[in-house]
Amino acid sequence: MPELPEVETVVRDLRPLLTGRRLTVIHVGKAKLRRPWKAAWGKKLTGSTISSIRRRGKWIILDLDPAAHLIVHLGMTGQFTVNTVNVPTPDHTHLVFTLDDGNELRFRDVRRFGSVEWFAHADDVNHFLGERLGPEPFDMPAKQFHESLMSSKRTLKALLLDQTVVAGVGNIYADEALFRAGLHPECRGNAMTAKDCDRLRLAIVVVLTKAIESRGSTIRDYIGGSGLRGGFQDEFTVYGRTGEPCVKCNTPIERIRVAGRSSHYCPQCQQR
DNA sequence: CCGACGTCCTGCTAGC
DNA sequence: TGCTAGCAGGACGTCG
Repeated sequence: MPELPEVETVVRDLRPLLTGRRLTVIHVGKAKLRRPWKAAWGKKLTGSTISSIRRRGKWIILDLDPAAHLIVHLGMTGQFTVNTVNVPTPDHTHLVFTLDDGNELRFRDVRRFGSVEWFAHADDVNHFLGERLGPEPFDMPAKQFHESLMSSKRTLKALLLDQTVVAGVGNIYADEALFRAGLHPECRGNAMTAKDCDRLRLAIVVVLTKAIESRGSTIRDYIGGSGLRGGFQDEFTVYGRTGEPCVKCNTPIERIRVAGRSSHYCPQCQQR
């Protein structure tokens, strides 16, 4: 589900609700997450204060005091929200923390592709994220992106979904950025010119920025940190618009399978 | 080494 | 109305 704009929205929503709050784990579900929560972690963080909350790629990082860190990934259907206790806890809620203002921080994930992990040291967090993630799209050097694409025979779609190439892009925003740049998802990285690469890099930045301004996209499960839905789904140009007219040329949008994922594009505006 | 593909999980829906 | 195959915003292990 959540890509960079959705995760950024969750972090912005949660920041005022979590910063400075003391937390304690009060419920651990029995279902196993992709990266299992270890029972010992609950005791370690009991009574800790959340000093900051931030995002890196699609990961959420809670910095704790005394020094420790919680790393959260929402997978496809994850929700990370603060609720008042009178709101009933829905099914598939795997972790609940109480906050010292009486509210609850809840991690819910129907498909359980998400995870919450505890780390003792900042170095371990940096190592963990560093080996999985490339640059943030907003400060990615043009040269580095160019180099990543040019040196690969893979399709543009596969490259954009690879978190080590650029962090935070997923299936929706890959399709939207490729449309904006006028590039076909099956183009090969090594067929790109420097100009193509930079057009694509800028398209990613613009699409993600607009999506954040709309609080992300809600197709089905996604909600922000305070339970609000996103609004960018109303501005999709290609994603989920199979058969509908292209916003630029009216040609019907097509859907094909690329890199194992459905890809939406305009056959007129995006040629190989 | 690189790239393509299957797998993890539940729930919804399009199509019969 | 009822059933089922197929698909879903992600990441990672395995295979050729």
